[in-house]
Amino acid sequence: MLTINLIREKRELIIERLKVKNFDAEKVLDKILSLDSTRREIQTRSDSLQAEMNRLSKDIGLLLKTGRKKEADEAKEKTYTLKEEIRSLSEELTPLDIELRELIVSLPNLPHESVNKGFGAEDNFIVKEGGKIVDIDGEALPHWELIKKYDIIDFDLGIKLTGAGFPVYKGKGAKMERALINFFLDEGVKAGYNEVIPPIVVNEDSGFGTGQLPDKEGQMYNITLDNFYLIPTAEVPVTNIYRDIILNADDLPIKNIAYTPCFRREAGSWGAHVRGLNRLHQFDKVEIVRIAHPDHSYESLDEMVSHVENLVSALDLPYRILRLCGGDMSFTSSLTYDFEVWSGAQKKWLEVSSVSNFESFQANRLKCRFREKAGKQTQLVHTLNGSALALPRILAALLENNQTKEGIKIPVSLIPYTGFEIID
RNA sequence: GGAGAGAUGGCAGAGUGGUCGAAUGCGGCGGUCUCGAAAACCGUUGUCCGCCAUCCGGCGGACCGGGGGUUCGAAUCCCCCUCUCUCCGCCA
Repeated sequence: MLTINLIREKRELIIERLKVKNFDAEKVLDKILSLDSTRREIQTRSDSLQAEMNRLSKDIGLLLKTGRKKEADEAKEKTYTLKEEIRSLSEELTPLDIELRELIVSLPNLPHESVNKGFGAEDNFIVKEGGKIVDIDGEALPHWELIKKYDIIDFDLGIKLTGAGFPVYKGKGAKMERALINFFLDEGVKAGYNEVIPPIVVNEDSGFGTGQLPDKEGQMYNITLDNFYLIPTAEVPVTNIYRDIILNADDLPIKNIAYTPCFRREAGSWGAHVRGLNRLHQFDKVEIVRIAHPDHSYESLDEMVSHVENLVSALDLPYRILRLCGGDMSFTSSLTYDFEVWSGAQKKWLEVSSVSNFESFQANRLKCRFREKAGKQTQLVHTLNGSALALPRILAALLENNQTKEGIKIPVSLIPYTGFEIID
């Protein structure tokens, strides 16, 4: 959510910036500005009437105390009309506030100045490529064949238990999953992140705080009986830890890491191109979340990107880093880097991480502020997060890239975690 | 799930209709003292919104879990919701 101050002061800049996200903000902004000015006008009137009311009430109290009942009754008469006026002003104000808020909430975050305009994946900028793509011979199997061959992940069993997209990991598959989780967590802790285990079910306020609600309602599983949501990412609970909080400048940056399962309905995005582990309803992910000082949030972002880069390198996966174009970026993000790894048998790039700076967009929804010095004004923090990493596609790439006649070789860095060197 | 008690500022904890945005203690910040620190003492210390001011700031409004109501006036009375605690039940 953009701040009303920014909207008041930087109308032109917002219009310009949102064009990069292919969002035409002009009409909405003008509507907001006009509602805002009526709102303030009404509030000013209402506040001064309320002040008058408070004065009268105080007087009545004093008059009654000193036994001047008649004068008190006269004063009471005056309050009746005042009260009526105040009520009618507040009746004007309420729907206005609601409309204003809805409009402000509908504006996407401003993209960072380094973000280029574009419409989709084809317009993303390749920042860097790393690792070596090794050509596997013609008999290379895609991971959905490999998992059957070695009996490590069972989709049919998941269908029986729940439905499509809820796989069952078995034997070395399960061990591999757990190894990756532990590896990612340990690397994060080594890099100074504080490990947390949050709830994987959240309330509506949390969903709103990080921007999943109201616009992505249909993407989350909703527990209607209690009005809870299954988290689509640990970003939601871990960032919401800081909802309604005022931090001190020296608390920053806050660096948290969490492993959670993630749940996504993925409504309307099912099909042949998302076979196997490429897209699931439930998957495991280790997420890094940062709360940063506005002056240093881009340094934080860079650190997060290199942390993720170290992870994919350590797994010997060929990767590339993309800076997303305006059209491919999320509603809430200012700048996003995506990590993709090469999947040797499918012969395509798979997205395994998305690292973003949301600047103050989430912080404004969360009401997460900090104070530079005691007594000084509060200001909004910057929030950031990134996958470090999402597991299924990493697993898919590892299985495909490392397949040999003897079996699937485990990357060296992971062997201490798996306890075996090969899946056969 | 049943019965009862409760929710007040960073924390603890008073306050049951009228100068209460809220006593007091702790904590935090500033100062005095000190070579420095501790102790002691003095002062200060919430958030949001609006109006005015170039800055320091000034004035007004709202906020005592959330929402509604009664009243000239609500932290205080009434209703609904949420949460916490105690006991019972159930249970990893």
